Amino acid sequence: MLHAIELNHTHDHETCVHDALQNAKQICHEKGGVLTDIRRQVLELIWRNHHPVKAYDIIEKFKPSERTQGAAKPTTIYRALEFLLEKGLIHRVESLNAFIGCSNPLHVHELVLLICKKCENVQERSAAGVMESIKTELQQAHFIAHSKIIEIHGLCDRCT
Amino acid sequence: MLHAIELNHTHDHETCVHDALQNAKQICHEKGGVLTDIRRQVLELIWRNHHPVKAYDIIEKFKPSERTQGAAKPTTIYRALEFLLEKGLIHRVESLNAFIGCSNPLHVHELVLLICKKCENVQERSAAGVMESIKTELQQAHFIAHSKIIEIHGLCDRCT
DNA sequence: ATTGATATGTTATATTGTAACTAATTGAAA
DNA sequence: TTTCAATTAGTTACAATATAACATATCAAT
Repeated sequence: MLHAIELNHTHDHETCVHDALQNAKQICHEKGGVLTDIRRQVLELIWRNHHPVKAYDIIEKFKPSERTQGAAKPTTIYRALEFLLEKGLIHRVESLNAFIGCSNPLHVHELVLLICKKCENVQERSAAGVMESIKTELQQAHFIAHSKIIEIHGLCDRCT
Repeated sequence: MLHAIELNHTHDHETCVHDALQNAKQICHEKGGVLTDIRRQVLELIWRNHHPVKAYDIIEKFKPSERTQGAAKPTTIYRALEFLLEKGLIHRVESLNAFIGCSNPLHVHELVLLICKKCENVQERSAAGVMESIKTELQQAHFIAHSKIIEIHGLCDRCT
């Protein structure tokens, strides 16, 4: 199984994918969107592993329907990505121009991304303590935050 | 004075620019680089204000020498940016694909960027408390950090 | 003068992302 | 059940960001 090799057998990734799809369905039901074939396929491609996935990688791997000739167009994929971002089903990794699946989309949360340079896995952490100290810092600066981007590059547990 | 208008008269920006150039000279002297005309001009363009500056804005505004015909090429500017980044004279704003001058290049430091959506000014903060809590979080995760990206988007003191 | 290191020039292209307009689909109101 | 409005998707074109590869120049130390 390719995904298991890529992930170094750290977990049962089928469960991740399954949960991601279940969560997607539930969220679309709750929030009123439609998980179309395109959107589902993009989500599945992102969830192949825990690596950041680039938009143009998705475009290449995307399997067009009978109707659609040839490869997917950028617009198609970016629109699906926009939808998934809005619903909180994926995150954008700003420092890599890439995307990862959200591990806990049912719970709105701020997060810290731990990005391993070696195995490329990205781990999502809530990091309440970090968020609390940022809150304090922002109060000192009299700054009203709308969004927080926290991305740490380095070596993960297994790769050190 | 255009820069004063842009900055809403919050400070004497001439001092910022002057200090930036002085720091650049000192750092090049200490670390062994050369602050060439190109590099100095790119640094000055970035220091026109406290807004993030995009590479292609620099390319457009760059004033070529007599030898060089027409506008600067991307390669020229990206190479200068790379140099300035290496020397710690500028920072890259990952979430904007842009660059800002470093306020304190003489002192190696991790930083939080506060990016105002309204006035576009970017404020750099050392945020020792934040860094400390991130350290704790990373220890818990057994993650070895090589670099930290912390970018907060919102409204600054003056714009709230 | 020659060499080696650094910096720049030049051309071409790769990568990432949007705009603008058209067509299809679908689900609910008339 | 038609038709209307909203949403989704298709299509074309292009804008914006970034790098590769190779040639040339500059300059200080030998």
